[in-house]
Amino acid sequence: MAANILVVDDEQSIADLIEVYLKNENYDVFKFYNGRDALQCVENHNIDLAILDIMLPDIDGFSICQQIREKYNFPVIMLTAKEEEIDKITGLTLGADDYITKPFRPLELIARVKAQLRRFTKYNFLEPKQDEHLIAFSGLVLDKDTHECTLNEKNLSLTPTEFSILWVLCSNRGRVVSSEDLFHEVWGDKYFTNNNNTVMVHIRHLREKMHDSAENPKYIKTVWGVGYKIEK
Amino acid sequence: MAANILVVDDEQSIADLIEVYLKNENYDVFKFYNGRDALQCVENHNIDLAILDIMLPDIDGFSICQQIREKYNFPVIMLTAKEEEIDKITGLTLGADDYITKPFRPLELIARVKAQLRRFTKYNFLEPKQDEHLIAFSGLVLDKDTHECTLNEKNLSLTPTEFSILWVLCSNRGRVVSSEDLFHEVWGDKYFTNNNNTVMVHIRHLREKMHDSAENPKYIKTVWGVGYKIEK
DNA sequence: CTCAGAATTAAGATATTCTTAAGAATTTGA
DNA sequence: TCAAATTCTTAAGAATATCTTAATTCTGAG
Repeated sequence: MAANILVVDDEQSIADLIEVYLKNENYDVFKFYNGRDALQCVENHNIDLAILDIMLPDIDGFSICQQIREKYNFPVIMLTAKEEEIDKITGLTLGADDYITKPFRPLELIARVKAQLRRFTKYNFLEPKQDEHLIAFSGLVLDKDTHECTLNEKNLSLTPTEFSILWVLCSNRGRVVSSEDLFHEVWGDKYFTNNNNTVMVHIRHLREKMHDSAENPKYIKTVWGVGYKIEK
Repeated sequence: MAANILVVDDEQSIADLIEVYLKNENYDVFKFYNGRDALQCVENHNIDLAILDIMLPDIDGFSICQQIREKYNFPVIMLTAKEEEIDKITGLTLGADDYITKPFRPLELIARVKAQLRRFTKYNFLEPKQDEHLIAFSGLVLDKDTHECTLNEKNLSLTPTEFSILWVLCSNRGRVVSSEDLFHEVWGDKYFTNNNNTVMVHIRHLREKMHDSAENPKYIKTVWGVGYKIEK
């Protein structure tokens, strides 16, 4: 999943650094050292996410953010120096979706970028419907209240993690969910690691309890190179 | 699900910031820069949740929280500066349902607001009908008037706390109640700590008096990683 | 045929719950 | 009011369920 990311920082070394990290993750990077050029770029390219330093020579990141917000709808992450007054940071990040304090850890930057992109794309993720407590289709019933899952009236006695995974898969029925996305949905965005082997093992357990198999799946289907999916 | 949210912070930029985020999620925001106006607002509007800065020019957030608690029953989230000593924070947020340290991440703020609203509406749901004084099913009878509990005509002579716990479990029969929710239902929202060991020990005593066991429960069933439940 | 992605397996690590008991807090009754 | 009885809370270790890791085998796409 490629994405166009705008990076604006007057400190060239930092902008370059960020560019390296992002390109390493196969993102397309549009890098600028001042606000004016950046704003022009936004006009001419389909930007999916912006990372803005607050301190810039011409227009500050705060203003850029506001101008972006007037016309566009992609997530904005602000870069702030750690020394800044807490209250000042809070004020300056007005309108942004997230902020990162310098110095930042590369993995954290990437994680936050991914989290924001995830938020703005795909899936029903952030809770399908507000008060959806029950998912039921073709013999499978998931009940969030009782935390029970039954298949053809038989209780599968899932563990909490298993239940969560199946819930995400079911609430995105017909759609492929990557193991990475599954991981972040179930474990949260706090982890920078992306251990899809863990997900895999849980999928295995799920299939076992559902008397399902990998080679001839009745429920959880493997989509090679993409993720897992439950048919609609 | 719209909700009326009270926001109080003397720093206008921060209050405005919070307002933006909340309105973006379709909440109705009642914003004030001092405590006096805020308290008056509470009198005149059906507030569903309050976000209070601790430092305020006239009345501090801590006091506002206490005054709210005396007459109303909606969740309160406190805003604190990060530098504050942990112990001080714990003290100052006493009586609040949650707290957020500045600077906060927009997603986190929204997540916490949603969590509290969810929790609260769930509680209202948990609380059965106001004039329900008796619960009786399969040999078990709970009488709120006499505070007596009999199992197959035999009085179990429960302590007040034990009775409360069993009452909550019974009035939510078929649903898993987390130990955290149980704690707040029985002990009230005033405690910040959430010692589920206390709940656990009482559950143990309950099971003992009911001649029930953990490994093969007839009444109170443990749902791993989730909570306790009495079958419907 | 080759190889990266996926599945399987089992054991080691972690987390949650249970049990027990002691001491603190509260209530009761003289 | 004070002492005794009851009830509540805390703590620590044991038992058990769950999760993660790692090593190996298997499979499907090109």
